[in-house]
Amino acid sequence: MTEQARRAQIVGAAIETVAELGYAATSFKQIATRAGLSSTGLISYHFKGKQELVDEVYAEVLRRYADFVMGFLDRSDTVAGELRAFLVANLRFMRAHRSHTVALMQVRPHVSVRGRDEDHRRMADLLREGQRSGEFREFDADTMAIFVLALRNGVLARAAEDEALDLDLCERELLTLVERATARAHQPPG
Amino acid sequence: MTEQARRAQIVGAAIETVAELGYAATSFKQIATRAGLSSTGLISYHFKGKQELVDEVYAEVLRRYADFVMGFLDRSDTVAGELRAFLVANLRFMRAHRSHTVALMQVRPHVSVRGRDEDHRRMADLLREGQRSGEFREFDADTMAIFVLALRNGVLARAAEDEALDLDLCERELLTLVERATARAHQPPG
Amino acid sequence: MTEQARRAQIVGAAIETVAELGYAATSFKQIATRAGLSSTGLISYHFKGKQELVDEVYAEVLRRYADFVMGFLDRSDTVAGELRAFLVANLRFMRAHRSHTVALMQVRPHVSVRGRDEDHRRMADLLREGQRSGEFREFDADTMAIFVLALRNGVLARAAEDEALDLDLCERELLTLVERATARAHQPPG
Amino acid sequence: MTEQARRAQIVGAAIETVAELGYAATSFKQIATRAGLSSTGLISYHFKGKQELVDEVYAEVLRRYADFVMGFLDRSDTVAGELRAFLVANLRFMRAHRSHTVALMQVRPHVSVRGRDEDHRRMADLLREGQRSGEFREFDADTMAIFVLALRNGVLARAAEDEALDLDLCERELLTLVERATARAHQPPG
DNA sequence: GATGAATGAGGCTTCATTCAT
DNA sequence: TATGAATGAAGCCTCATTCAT
Repeated sequence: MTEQARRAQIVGAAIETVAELGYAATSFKQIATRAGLSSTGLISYHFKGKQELVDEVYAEVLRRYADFVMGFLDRSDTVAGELRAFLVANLRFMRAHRSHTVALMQVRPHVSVRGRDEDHRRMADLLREGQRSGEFREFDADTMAIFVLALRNGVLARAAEDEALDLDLCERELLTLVERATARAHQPPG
Repeated sequence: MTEQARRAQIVGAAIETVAELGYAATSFKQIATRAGLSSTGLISYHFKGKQELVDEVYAEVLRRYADFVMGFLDRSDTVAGELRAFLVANLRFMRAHRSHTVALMQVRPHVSVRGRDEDHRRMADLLREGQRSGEFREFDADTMAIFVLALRNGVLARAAEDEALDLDLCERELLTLVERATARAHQPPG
Repeated sequence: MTEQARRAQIVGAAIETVAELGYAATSFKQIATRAGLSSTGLISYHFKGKQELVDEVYAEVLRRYADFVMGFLDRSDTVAGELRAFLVANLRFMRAHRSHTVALMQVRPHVSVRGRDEDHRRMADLLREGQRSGEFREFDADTMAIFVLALRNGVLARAAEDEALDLDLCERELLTLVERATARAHQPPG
Repeated sequence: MTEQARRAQIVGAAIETVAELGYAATSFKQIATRAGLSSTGLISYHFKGKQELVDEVYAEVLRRYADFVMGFLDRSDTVAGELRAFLVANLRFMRAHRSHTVALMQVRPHVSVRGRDEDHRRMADLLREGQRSGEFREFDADTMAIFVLALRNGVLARAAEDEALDLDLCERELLTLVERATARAHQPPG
């Protein structure tokens, strides 16, 4: 088995484990079991330490997430449309890759990698672009980025806890909210 | 030293420790050291187990938080005002009791006590009241409650990570956002 | 409260505790609770150490046991009769003072006091007396003493485990057995 | 070193330790020291918990015991002969495997495995068979089984305490006693 | 004498990591 | 590479005992 394949397999098992048991209960033994490995030693062999594995898990989930979201963004030509697409994509990702999403939320606080702020920077840039284009009203883009991501995170966290949450409803309400929050003038429906 | 005082001291040390090192790195030994205790046995003597201490930490922070927020809510007579006061109070609490807030966010996922959803229920009720009174537009109150609390949590989380965050700016922007999100008709400024 | 009364109270609580929870689960805290004491310190104050308490428990149960058995022995004028009375007394003691008996069996292995062999010596002496008087056949009295006490202990142990054991049946069968084991010639019934 | 070998080694060390120090003083540290292990963690590595080790110790001793006793039972064709063989085997086992016997008596009260009563059931069955075959007199077989096993246990316990006990003498006397206790009619010697 | 908090040793267990094979 | 036993640190918890009040 190739090095890369092994790492991927281990990372995959780690994601499953974290999603299922939560970060605290995720030990090398659990991961090894789920990966069908006969020894935790193999994990240490392929990863310098637990931290590297955790970071890799985070990166892998983020990669999948980015791929998924990307597919939604391409189709819109306005900034507001892109923002809507981003939000929709996030909620759809939750449905399509529940365990990845759950793992993401569990693992995030334990990630060492700097670059967690990249999300924020990109969002702030997008918002600024919308302001330049005249679609968005005046607001502090960095602050609004915090808000938008907070909404995303909060909904995902809630969905992670409550499997019965109506994500369609959430999506509609969220789009309405964000539009009201950002639009230059409020558009009365119809 | 009286039992109650000791418990309070230990809870205090635990809060400090969690705020400083994060939940994962918070061991009885760390807490004992910070509290000036001679052994971890003393913690077990005063608390039935780690879970009881964790729950107590959560309860204590929540108590302080509730007291603090209460002081802000009394003065408003409209529901919208109460909602604003709630948000303001939360951000001010972060400033006044930073370590408590950080500890709260760290500890929340590990609390056993049921009643974590109470926050959500109360917020949803408040929002419904605003709808009945005509102050708020039509929206799904439960979903909007998720949004409002997500915003609150997201801002606090951000503030916990980034000590330099401008909370005044956040406050202003947040109030604006929430008003736009909930108001029956958008009020153009001025 | 007088010193002696306190000690007696603690010993009594210890007996209850051991009978109820078994030796391994008997801690000072359990004993203190059962005695209505508010501190385990009081136990350490009245007893030099756990060993002294254990020994005292053993001695106390033995004292009661001896008193009880004594009442049965007086009435017989033959050695065989005394032996029978001893056995009957033991089984009756089990019924009358179940928890004391159970405590006795639990505590015996942990007693430091030498004098556990006294039982054996007395039994051997009794048996020798029966041999001298011509009631008993020839056998090694020390070995037979082991047997008789083993039978006694085994029945008590069984009764301790199985509350439904028919002690009347046991008594009849035991007397028959011991008579056959010791009698000079087997007496056909009737 | 193979898993099975390590487990066997640990069980062996545990048997030694229990035989030497008694159950109460048998800690993982003691066992590890005696087994030449570098840490108690290794014991937990090979056994799920203390209970599993205790049960394994019990099972191992019982296995050896059963093997040993088996060799004695085959040769007899009468039930009385089988009963005698059983008793002889038990006493010989004590001599041949002293520490195992002592460990057995120490560990028995702490074993979780159900099947401790199997001994009793088998003995009662054997006795009933002897009654059906006409070798044994009328008695309650369950009660007599208690007696026979009590005698066995009592002698072993005594032998465990007193290394100087004359087991040959015990054997002869025990056989005589049991024969008198069970035989249809007392056979006068010679 | 009595209280109850404090002590500190010791117990079992989990875990990431190392290492010989 | 892979295995899986071994390591050793660290964690939580229990307990008898001590001590100031």
